[in-house]
Order: sequence, then C-alpha cells, then structure tokens
Amino acid sequence: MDNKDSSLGKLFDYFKNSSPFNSREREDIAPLFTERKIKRRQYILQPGDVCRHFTYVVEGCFRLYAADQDGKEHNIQFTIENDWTTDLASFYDQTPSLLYIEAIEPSVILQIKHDKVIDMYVASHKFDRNFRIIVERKYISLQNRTLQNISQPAEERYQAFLADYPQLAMRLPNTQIASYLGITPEFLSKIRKDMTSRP
Amino acid sequence: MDNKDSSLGKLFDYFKNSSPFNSREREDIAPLFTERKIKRRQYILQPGDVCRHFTYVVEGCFRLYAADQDGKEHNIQFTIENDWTTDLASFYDQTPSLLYIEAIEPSVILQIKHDKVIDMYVASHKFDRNFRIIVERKYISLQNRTLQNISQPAEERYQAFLADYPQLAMRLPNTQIASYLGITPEFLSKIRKDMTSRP
DNA sequence: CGCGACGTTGATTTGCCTCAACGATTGTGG
DNA sequence: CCACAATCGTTGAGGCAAATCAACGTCGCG
Repeated sequence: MDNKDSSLGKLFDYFKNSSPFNSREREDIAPLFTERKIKRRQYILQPGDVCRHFTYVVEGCFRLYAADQDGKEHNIQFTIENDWTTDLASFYDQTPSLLYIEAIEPSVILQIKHDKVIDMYVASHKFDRNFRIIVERKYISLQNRTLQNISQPAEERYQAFLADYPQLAMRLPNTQIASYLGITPEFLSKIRKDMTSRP
Repeated sequence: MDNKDSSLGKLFDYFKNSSPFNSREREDIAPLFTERKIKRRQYILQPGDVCRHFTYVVEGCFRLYAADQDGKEHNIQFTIENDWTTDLASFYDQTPSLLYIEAIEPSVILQIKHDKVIDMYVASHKFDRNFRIIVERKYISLQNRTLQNISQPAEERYQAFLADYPQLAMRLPNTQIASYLGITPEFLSKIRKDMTSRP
C-alpha cells in the first residue's frame, strides 16, 4: 500500500461519521484527489489566488488567516489531521481570495479541484450530502465561537479554547493562539500568569 | 391565491439563486411546510426546547440569541424576510437548545419539521444540495464576522454592519445592534456621536 | 555561531464597561 | 383615552480590560 492509499484510507474513514462511501464509490472518488506533502511555512493559498481546491488534512496542521493594513495577521481557523480547510468564499465563487492558508507543521494533504467537486455534486447525491454535513459541523462550531467572541472576556475565551481543542493548544505557539482569540501575545501571557498564580 | 400560496411563492423564489425546484417538486415540497403568523416578542425556540423546525422567514424579523449567567442577552444572528433561521446545533442532533429565537417584528414564517427535512434529504438530491448551499452562504458571512470580531475595534465593526445590512440597521433598535456587535448600548451611543461630530 | 521566533515583564495609554441619571417615546391596562 | 410603566437613546464620572511600546532572556535552527 503506497502513501496515497494510506491517505485515502483516512479520507474515507472521515465519512464514516456521516454517509460512508462504498467500495465502488471509493474507486470513482479516489482518483479525483491528489496527495501533496507541504513543508512548514509553505502556503497553499495566498491573497489574489483563486482557491481551486478543497483540502483534506491527512497529517499536520494549517492556519487560515487574514492580514490587515498594518500587516498584522489574524487567525480565522486552524485545521489539523482528519479535517478540511479551504477559503469557502473564494472556492464557492471562484473569485480571488483575500486570505492565506499556511502550513504550521510539515503536512500531508489530499486535494480535490473545484471542477471535480462540482462534477461530483452532480454525479453523487451522497457526495453532496457529505459536503453539506462538513459545512454544517463547521458552521455550528463557528457560531459557538462567535457567541464567545461577543459575550466573554479574553480569559474565558482562552479557557474555552483549551477545553475545546486541547490537542491544538499543545501543538501551537501561544502567539498563534492569541491571534485566534483576537488578543495580543503579551496579554495572553498575562492571562496565563494569572491562571497559574490562582488555582 | 391564499396566504400560504403567496408565502410558498416567496419560498420557491429563494431557491432560484441556487437549484430551483420544478413544478412537480414544488407540489411534493409545498405540503411539508406550515405557515405561521408570529407576534412581536413571541418565541419560536427557547432553551430546553429541541429545535424541531427549519424556519423560512416570509415577512418580519427574528433574532437568535443566548442569555448568560447574569441574564445578559447576546445576539448571535438576525434573520429577515427571504432568509432562514434555526438553531443548527439543536436541529441536527435533536438535542435541547441553549438559545432563544424571538420575533422582533410581527412575522410570517414557513416551517418544515426535522423528520420531513430528513425524508427530503433522502428523497431529493436537489433538496440536499439547496440546504448545503444555504449553510455555505451562512458560513461565509459568519466567517467574515469572526474575522471582524478578532481584528477590528467596535467602531469599524459597526460601520461594517451598516454597510453590510443597511436594511437591518434601519429596522433594529440600537440596543439590539450593540448586542450583536458585542458592546454595550452606551458605548454604541458614544460611537455614533463620534461619527456624526466627524465627517 | 548568530539570527529570528518566542515567551515574558513592566510602564503607560486607550478602548470599552459599569453605574447612575435624564428626557423622549412607546405601549398598555384601567 | 389617559396615566403610568417600560423601553430606548443619550450623557457623564469613574474603573477595569486590553493594547502599545520597549526591553530582555531563551531557544531552535540555518
């Protein structure tokens, strides 16, 4: 079994939680995905690019972020193994993106091109459904994050992040977490100090 | 043509932007929706309820919000005519909701029950696709809001809200907008004053 | 080895909240 | 139909949360 087959195994495992593909469907779908190895700090999307792929992370970690006028970076999303990333706005309309997707760790991904996704939406009801479910799950967690952003102070948002994504918290530098929470690294440092000095 | 037919006309118009239903499909789908008139301040969902419906707003305005331990309310989403509202987390798992959905204006809605949605997902590829597209669009705008929340101060978020939802800004009391932006009504008032005293 | 990313600390400033108070609507029950 | 309560927008004083700026030590990596 080569690397791509191993990656595809993980990809199809993902769908076991929603609407699993049978072996005939897997044969049709497998060739549509391309496996790529991505180095740390390598980009798979930059502003101005049209986002042409839906990306399944087999191994590693990515961040989706925006840079503002001052050059400050704001992390919109982290994606680790067994999850999906893309700039949906750019992917959906095939218009130039405003965002970056960068590998935070050396990574392995499976990518499917936009036109193949569209083909599969037409050809396969199950494919369509599975991608509905992917977006629904992401919508639910994003809505919870929005509620936290408008209702909780930074320390509580940080504690919720630790509780919700303990594996991410261990792998990411605090500066990346601060950017995701919408605070400065200095202030996150102060929060962490307050938390330890208090049981 | 009675009221429900008029409402259904608007419902099917909505899908013209994605994957329109033909007349045969409309005949199958129409009976699955129930029309309801909702009074101002009436709830269609409260914490503890299982969210059993996907709701299309034909006319009027709703807010989806959470209340925290102090009883403060935090607006997660507004929905006006020709758009959808539900608590997706509660709807998909059929678990008790933590949220409220309240009518801000006298409203008319069309509701489809959870089990009918599931039936239609199985029966109709197009139905499935249309609901994928609904969630995708909502995901994109929610992600933009998240970016603003973590990267912009309150005044810029308010200006973006005015630019993105001018119709909502005219219809909503400022106190509701403040809650959506994650600031106090007093501070929004100060922001508005600063904006007028400065061209 | 040396440079750049990272985490931390402290001093100062700014953004935003809290609380209290006030008119102007709005709406509702008697 | 009016009276009174509730909601709404606003203002101001004071306080806390979080940003800014500068500085420093550590570490991993080229």
